[in-house]
Amino acid sequence: MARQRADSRKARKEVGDIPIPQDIADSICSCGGVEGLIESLPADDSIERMQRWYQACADPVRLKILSLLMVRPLCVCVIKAVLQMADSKLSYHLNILKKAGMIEGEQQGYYIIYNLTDQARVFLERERERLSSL
Amino acid sequence: MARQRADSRKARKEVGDIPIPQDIADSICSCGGVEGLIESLPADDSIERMQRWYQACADPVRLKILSLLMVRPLCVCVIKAVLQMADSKLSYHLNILKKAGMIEGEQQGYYIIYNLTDQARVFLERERERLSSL
DNA sequence: GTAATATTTCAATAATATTTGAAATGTTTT
DNA sequence: AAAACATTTCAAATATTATTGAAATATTAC
Repeated sequence: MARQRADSRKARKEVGDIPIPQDIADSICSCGGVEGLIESLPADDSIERMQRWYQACADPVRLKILSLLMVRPLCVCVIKAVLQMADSKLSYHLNILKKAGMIEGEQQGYYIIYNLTDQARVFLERERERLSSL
Repeated sequence: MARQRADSRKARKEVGDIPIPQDIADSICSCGGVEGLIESLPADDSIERMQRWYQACADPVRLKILSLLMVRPLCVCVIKAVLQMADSKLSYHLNILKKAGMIEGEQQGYYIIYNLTDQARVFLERERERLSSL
């Protein structure tokens, strides 16, 4: 059986190469075929950053923290009083949001006041808008 | 030591109630205090939907699938050829995106052609715009 | 109907993420 | 410097999610 995809542009190793039917190959011709699609993928570091960002949003506790910080900057003790959870648990989630670049904490006397980063605020405002228009 | 938060508005059970310092209580007075913040939280079902949505985005394989479908609708076999992975793995991830409401599949002859939902397309276009302006 | 193709489902395993409670850190007050 | 308070870190236990390969389903071609 003949290979279905054109090998014209550059040599690729055949091992692990997954063949696709001719009619399907034709249909994706205008976007550069499989090769073109591969090239259109975001770079790995970009994918990683997106993954960390969305992962940070993918938890009820963290969504609630973000929602609270949309109202105003808050110290850990208030977030804890609102969400009613153990210190260490809250701290764990704050740290994930911090690592994702969504929040920053500033020590003020006894307390650490957390606030959204500019990036996160933009994102959350856009999302609020988008979700309200569904 | 006296309780720090006003109990004026409604009776709440004291058990599990986390006290906050007076100065902090004062500082969040303008947003309704702890009670006000609790009321400002999104409803549970809303939180759940958001969680499922962002969770769907929080994986490299799925981000790549979404990126590919931004180019054009594609059948499973092309996605497989681009991402070079086992059928069952790909199917697993497609299913998660489908459950989150981000993609839909339509059987066409042999193939199932997957496409982004309108919601997902709006989201991804906005995100692309936002991320490019960083 | 049988064979061929495309995709999904299933069950077991592996990998990650979350929760928990105790101990540690860092700040302020005395 | 000791006590009090706010928050974080750590290690163990639990829960969730992802991967794998085999078997099942569904569609089309013969």
